[in-house]
Amino acid sequence: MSRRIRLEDVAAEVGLSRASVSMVMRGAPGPSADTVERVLAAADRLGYRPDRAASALASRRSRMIGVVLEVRSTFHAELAEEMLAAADRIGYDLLLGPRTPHRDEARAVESLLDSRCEALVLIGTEAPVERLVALDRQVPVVTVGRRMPGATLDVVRLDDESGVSGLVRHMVGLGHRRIAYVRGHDAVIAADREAGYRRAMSEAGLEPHVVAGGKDAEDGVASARSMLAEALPTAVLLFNDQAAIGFMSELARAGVDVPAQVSVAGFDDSPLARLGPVALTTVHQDVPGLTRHTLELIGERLDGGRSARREVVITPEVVVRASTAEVAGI
Amino acid sequence: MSRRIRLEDVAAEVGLSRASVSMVMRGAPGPSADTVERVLAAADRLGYRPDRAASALASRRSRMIGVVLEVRSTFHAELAEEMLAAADRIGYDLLLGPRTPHRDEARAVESLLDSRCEALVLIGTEAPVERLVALDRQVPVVTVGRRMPGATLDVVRLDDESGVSGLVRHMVGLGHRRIAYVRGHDAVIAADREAGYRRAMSEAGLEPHVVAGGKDAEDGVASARSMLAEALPTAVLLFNDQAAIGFMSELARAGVDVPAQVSVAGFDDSPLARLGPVALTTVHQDVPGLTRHTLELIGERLDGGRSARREVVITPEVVVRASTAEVAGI
DNA sequence: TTGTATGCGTTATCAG
DNA sequence: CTGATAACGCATACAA
Repeated sequence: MSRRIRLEDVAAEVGLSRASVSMVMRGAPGPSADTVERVLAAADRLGYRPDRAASALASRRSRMIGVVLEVRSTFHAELAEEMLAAADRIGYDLLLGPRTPHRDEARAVESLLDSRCEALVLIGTEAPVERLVALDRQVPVVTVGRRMPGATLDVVRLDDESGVSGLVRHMVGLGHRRIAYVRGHDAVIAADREAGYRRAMSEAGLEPHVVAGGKDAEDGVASARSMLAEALPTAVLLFNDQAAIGFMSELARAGVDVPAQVSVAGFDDSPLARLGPVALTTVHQDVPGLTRHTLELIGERLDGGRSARREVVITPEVVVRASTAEVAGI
Repeated sequence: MSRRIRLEDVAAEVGLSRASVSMVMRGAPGPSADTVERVLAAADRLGYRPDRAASALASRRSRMIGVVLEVRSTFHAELAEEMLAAADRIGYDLLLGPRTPHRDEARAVESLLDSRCEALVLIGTEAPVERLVALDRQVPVVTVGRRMPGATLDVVRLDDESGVSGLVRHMVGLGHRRIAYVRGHDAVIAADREAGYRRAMSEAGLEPHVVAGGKDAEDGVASARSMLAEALPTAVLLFNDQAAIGFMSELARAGVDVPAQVSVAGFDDSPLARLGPVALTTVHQDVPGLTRHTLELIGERLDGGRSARREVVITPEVVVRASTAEVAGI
């Protein structure tokens, strides 16, 4: 384990002071073109890489943005990937703060803060709003994917309500009248999506039928079982794609054909939606759009001097695939 | 944005020196029980959190382990989650270094090193062996999931070859004789799995039939298309679950029944395998086992003074599910 | 058991 | 345009 190359080593190599080399390394104005070239060459030759800890300490800036996510979620992962590139473009680095069943959101946030992140992106946060507002006083916070009722926070999200409404209208357009909704348990998102369902059903003059569910494939399986035990509607909307996939697989096992007998739709347009034997009709999450707006908000707060909070709402699109069809026997 | 609480603030609060507070904070022996209590109370009251950058700089230790992974992969994500907990137990923190199509492995490694990671875990690395050996001279490296032919490196992996052999034997036991293998394009893993296939086929006195494929669902779809255009074997093994899922979904679209007409198997036992309408027979990746061994190796290198390199090979188990059945019409 | 002094690798201010 | 030099927040050997 050889010692790390320091600024001083590079300075010695080119016969300059550490200060000059430092300026060159971070592209500060000052050094002559000739100096820049020599320093860069020497740094490259020696394999010098600036020490982030030292740099952060001295500059009081880490140039890092913390992202709290659920690594398990492919949707979160997609967002993180996209944000990685976007952050790079505005000269920041991303620090991932994974949230798991054994490591709650608060812990992830603490860890990110310990690492001196200058701003925080919370994907699909489940923390109470007051806590987030408090956090936002320490460091700029942007929440992604969830409405923040009555809070002054930066938010980037899909219009969940209109997404599900669109799904209902799609079903109605196919002639369905018995359309059920299997809700998630999340406080806000689930409520919004359910509201979209209820609104669209009422607009179509139909009776809503909401049942409890969840966000995982297993939840979808369970929902299917209980629905099979009772009467099956002609169309079922589920909280998200995961649940919808589980739901469909259980129907398949029971010999119920999708979409011939039952039309099914999810939400998220996760990679899973395209994958199965029956491609899922769903609501598209605009990952590049969410990402772009998120990093714009952060850029404005960090480098643009904005202080007022903003909310960006993206109107989502329904993606029609093979899991929905005209209602049978009408 | 209020100023951060420093060690000094806590020291002032309790009327002690920074040194004493520092000892208390990191649980160093020395301070009296009474002092510890007072300091901890004050730190808590003020909301003090040690600054990692400063701490790393001063102690020349970051207590961080870098993990290079593909965030998109649910298997990698599962490993990362598990490692997070395991690292915590031995007093380390994990730093995730995502590898994406726009951010190659070398870049992820550099970033992790810039953050002073003391050891690196490379999940499913695709880097050339020589590069890894060179890297291992800078910092302890453990590669997960891939054999490192002829290299002195710490490796934790499944016995891919025997995994696929087991799958073949399972198929043979079900009466299959025309068993095809759709390989991946990875240099080492794909070769190992293919070797396992060839060995088991030869042991069963069967003629091997290997076709090109890939690791994504789309690759599986493509494989299915080309196989449907030609003659379909009675059993098909695919490089991994993703490919197998894509393969099965394309078969379903073409009206081919799995497992009645064709038996299909994957590799990885990813969450996907259990999900679809037809649960996939596959080879189980022992995530807790891989994790435990990985962190053991790291602990030994970092705190145990081990210098010789070790390889840990886990014998994987075949998980039989619904996608394989006795060969039809025999 | 507690305090003092020094250093960690950078950045940034201010002379030259 | 370049070079000293003082922070940055904390850890640690050593002294008290």
